[in-house]
Amino acid sequence: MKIPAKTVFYTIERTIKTYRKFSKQHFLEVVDDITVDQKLILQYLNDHPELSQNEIAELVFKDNASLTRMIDLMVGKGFLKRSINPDDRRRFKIELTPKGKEVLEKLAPVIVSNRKKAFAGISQEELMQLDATLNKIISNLNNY
Amino acid sequence: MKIPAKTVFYTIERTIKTYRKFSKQHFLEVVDDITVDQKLILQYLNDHPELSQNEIAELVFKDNASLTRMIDLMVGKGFLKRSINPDDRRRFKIELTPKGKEVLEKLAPVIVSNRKKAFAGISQEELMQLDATLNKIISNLNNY
DNA sequence: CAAATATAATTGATATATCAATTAAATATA
DNA sequence: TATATTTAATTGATATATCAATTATATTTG
Repeated sequence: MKIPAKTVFYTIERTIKTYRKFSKQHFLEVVDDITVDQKLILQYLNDHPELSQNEIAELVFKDNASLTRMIDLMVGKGFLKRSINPDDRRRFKIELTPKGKEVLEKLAPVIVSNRKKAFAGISQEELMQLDATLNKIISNLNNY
Repeated sequence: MKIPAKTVFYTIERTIKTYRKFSKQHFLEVVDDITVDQKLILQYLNDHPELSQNEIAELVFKDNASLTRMIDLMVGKGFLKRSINPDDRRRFKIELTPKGKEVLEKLAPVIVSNRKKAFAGISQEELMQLDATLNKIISNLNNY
């Protein structure tokens, strides 16, 4: 069964799926029970502790409802701690637990290695060109 | 909240999400109750009626289990007809209903228009370069 | 041919995606 | 200040994602 792809969107989709699968496999070699998106959420919260759930949702391209449930799970797994923010009682203060920080530490070298492998033999210029073309597409779509 | 993206994978993900959202909106202007993936499945089955569910799953980057359920739904909505294949009773024969074909006909011009808008101002060479770079990444990841 | 193996699809369990409706708190406005 | 509006998060319903186990049929092998 060989059916040619008709559009570059097929390739884009395939790239993301392949990278996610690849990442997940290598994540699981060093940490149990983590997903690519959970790692992303941990990273954002670690770097920017003031982020609200809605803001994180936007950063990881998900719905607020999904974020609520994912963070519930991550609290349940002991990666995060959710507490009331006295400055604005609508939004929570979400912090990494020591276990959450440990996960990030264990994954850090894996991330570096994953990217290195993904971009092997591709020059910085080529990557910038890739990024530029994709941003043109995004911009085109947002202007309608 | 402005947080710089750290990797091109963020941009790739954003491109796909943006295009899917864009497509969905325009699909719904001409057909009720259709998703981007359902459209893809209809198209593949229309062009290659001999495809098995597993083969379609691979083409649309989904799990066999998901395909089973999606096709159930699409049969329920009257887009597809599933019948036993006497040549191999394990796999089904899946055909588009007249309603399914009508959906594709209504969507055809929308697809063309969507792609045209997405790629506005981007040369054929640039798109080929995009495709080539992405394929390098895929190939890198598959060689580990 | 009979038994073992492989293949296609389904099912169950749990997580995530999506949309609409709801709740609670904060902010704006009459 | 009281009311209206906005914002952040949750919940419910349904669809999809993922993995493991299962079922039915085909194919291979002894």
